[in-house]
Amino acid sequence: MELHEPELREVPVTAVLAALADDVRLQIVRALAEGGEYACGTFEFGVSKATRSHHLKVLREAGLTRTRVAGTSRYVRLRRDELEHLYPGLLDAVLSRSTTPAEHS
Amino acid sequence: MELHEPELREVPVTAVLAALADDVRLQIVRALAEGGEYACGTFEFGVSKATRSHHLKVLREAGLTRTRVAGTSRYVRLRRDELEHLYPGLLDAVLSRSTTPAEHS
DNA sequence: ACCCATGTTCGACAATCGTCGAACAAGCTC
DNA sequence: GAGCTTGTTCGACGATTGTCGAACATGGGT
Repeated sequence: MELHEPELREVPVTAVLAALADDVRLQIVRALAEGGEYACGTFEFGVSKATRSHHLKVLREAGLTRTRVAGTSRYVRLRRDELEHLYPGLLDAVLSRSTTPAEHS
Repeated sequence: MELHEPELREVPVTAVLAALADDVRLQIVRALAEGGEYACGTFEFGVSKATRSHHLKVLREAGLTRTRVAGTSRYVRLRRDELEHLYPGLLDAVLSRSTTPAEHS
């Protein structure tokens, strides 16, 4: 199985931003940001597994996640260091605010 | 003329990111980041004025820009302070890298 | 008043996107 | 091997998006 995982630096800025500009994917990133690896099935955010698979693909191909294959499972983790190196502050800035708006400050 | 300019804090994160996830709009933001006001017509990035108007509307409704009407012209500026306050580091992170990828580091 | 300049709005169009169910692939367990 | 689990891929669909030309609105300038 070919896992397409480009270097983050080779991904256009707009593709990185587009990958983050989706509620489901942001929830995934938010979960991944806790650290560690998660099996794909971990992410139950009210979408079918086809859709989940699609979103994980988008994140992976945007250079945001790394995927390790183990048996029938795949373990996903955030490429935090590279992200922080190329886009310092971006992840924190994005995750600092809740997905739904309208709270104080 | 009603100018719809929401508070940045009331705009969903995904809408802010989506607004930035476009080449033309990123070029506009990049230009605006130099500081000061620019008439809409300033932004000649190979699109028609209808398209330009559309992009400026997206940026404005994402809470990223402020528009001042003066005669037949409109002057646009970046809401840098609010952006920095709510998403510290985001603008710099996004603008630090060129729109097209693939340069060293 | 007429024209010109600056922008917006209105369809229309092709392309992309998010979503799903169904089918498929691959590995584990009994 | 049969069956289950995990996850991907394949159409298909409706919705959204970026783009344009054309029409419109508005405010100068002469």
